[in-house]
Amino acid sequence: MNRSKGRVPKKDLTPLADVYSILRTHFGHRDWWPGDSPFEIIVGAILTQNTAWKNVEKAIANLKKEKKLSIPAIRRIPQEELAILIRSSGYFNQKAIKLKAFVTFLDDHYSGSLTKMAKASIEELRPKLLSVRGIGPETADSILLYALDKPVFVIDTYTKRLLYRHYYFDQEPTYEDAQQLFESSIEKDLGLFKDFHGQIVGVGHFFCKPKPQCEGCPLEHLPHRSD
DNA sequence: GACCAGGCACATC
DNA sequence: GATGTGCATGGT
Repeated sequence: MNRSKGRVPKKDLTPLADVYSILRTHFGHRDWWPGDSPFEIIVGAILTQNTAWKNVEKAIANLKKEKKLSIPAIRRIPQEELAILIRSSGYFNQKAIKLKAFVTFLDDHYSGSLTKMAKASIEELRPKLLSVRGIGPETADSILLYALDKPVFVIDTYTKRLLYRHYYFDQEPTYEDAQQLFESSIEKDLGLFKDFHGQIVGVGHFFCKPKPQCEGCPLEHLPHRSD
């Protein structure tokens, strides 16, 4: 039984694996989310929430400069002081709370060790992450995939727009419906999951608001809506 | 000056 | 379960 709403049962849609091939051929492998450490990736995942990556880079550079980009440093630093350092990433008071909440979670469940955390299964980790203040589905899955090397497909705004614009759904899908579609239709492979999401975000500006800019998009020749 | 960017929590109906 | 609102900087 297909419970997902808005799923278009068309047979002539380009398989998602082929969409990946088109992007991969056009752009080559994208070194997506190349943080210097798993913790840096986690910090980035939280700071980039509804925020342009450019602003996040400045915040991360700030943290590095002040030697605060580590688990012990975030554990120790007062929230107010942390907020000032990450100011450029927007929502800085909220995000300071979130960063400290993650470290508290790590301390409580995995003795403050990402290595220990990484040994746990997706089934254990995902619900736990979702219970942490400030970690929703996209942030949780970004942490699982890019920081902990767990094969879950990350969905973001651009991914939902792509699925809608190219008729995989007749309205923008929910997170779960979009994830379900990807995970059931492409090979479950860590490298593929990482690069495919990177490719999608890489062409995200073609799906930008208020209306899509299709000129030059490698997916231009696929059937697509114009709204 | 308005609008948007690699979301999420919380309130309300 | 769907919809609305606050959170906030920086680029176009």
